Amino acid sequence: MPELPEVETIRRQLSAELSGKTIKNVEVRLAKMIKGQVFRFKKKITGAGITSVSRRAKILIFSLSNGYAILVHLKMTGQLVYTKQGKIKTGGHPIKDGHKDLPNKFTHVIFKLNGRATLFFNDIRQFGYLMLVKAGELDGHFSRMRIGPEPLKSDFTLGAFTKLLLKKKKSKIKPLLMDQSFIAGVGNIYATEACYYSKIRPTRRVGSLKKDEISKLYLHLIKILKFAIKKQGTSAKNYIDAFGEPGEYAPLLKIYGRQGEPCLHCNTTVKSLLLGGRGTAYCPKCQV
DNA sequence: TTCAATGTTTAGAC
DNA sequence: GGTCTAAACATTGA
Repeated sequence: MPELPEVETIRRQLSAELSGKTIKNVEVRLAKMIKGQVFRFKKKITGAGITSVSRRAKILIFSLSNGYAILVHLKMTGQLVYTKQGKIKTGGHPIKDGHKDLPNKFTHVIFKLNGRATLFFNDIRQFGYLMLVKAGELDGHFSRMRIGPEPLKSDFTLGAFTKLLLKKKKSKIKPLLMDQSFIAGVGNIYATEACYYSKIRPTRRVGSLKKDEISKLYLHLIKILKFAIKKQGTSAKNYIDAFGEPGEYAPLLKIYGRQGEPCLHCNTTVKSLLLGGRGTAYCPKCQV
């Protein structure tokens, strides 16, 4: 479900709660959600402390005190729910009433932590996974996965972006933005939005992009990602005990999911097409 | 009933 | 090797 801004939002919220906690017990209710052997997964993390929560692309990394790390990928419909004596924090796919009566039928893994805290890993479509990796092997793991650069790191400059694009001249720009080996963390929502802001037709070949179009794309992509994090993502935020609010970026989407509605800039009816199997909304007049 | 859904991987075609 | 498409994973909700 979540893209970079949503995963980053979850990371920030969970980091404050999980850092310093000890994993007392792990219950795996659906073995296929664990990549690798379940007994090893349970054995290695039971009793370990969580030292920090970080992120690479759309993957969360729980670093443990014993030299291991747990990778968490929520894919389309994964959800993490943290509870501690009535206090609830959820992050991930919004599931109707999914936070009530936990564990529920979508709860696949349960971490019991000290201080009467619990972390639930829920996933409707069961696409997500948890995986145990040695801390020292994280870099190797990510490079084997061929994950591209982090768009919000300072070394991801316009020059670096341009250089990467030059290697992919024949690709269509929007599917390329979503290609995790090209840039890490950008999914369908923000790739669609970035093309709209940059006035670029999602089907454009990279080789046809002019210099100023590339810099527009670069600037808008980064701006959108940062702003979405500030707004706690499109759906990640969910303090259901307090307010029950969704992510605050959802109402700010300019083009994603608006097919059939008027373009906010020129009133032309927003169209959509299928690119790489994903629905892609665009304005036929604004996006050339 | 049919379709699409915030993700990724794989197989096959050109 | 590059690039594209469809299909697969499983479930919900419009």
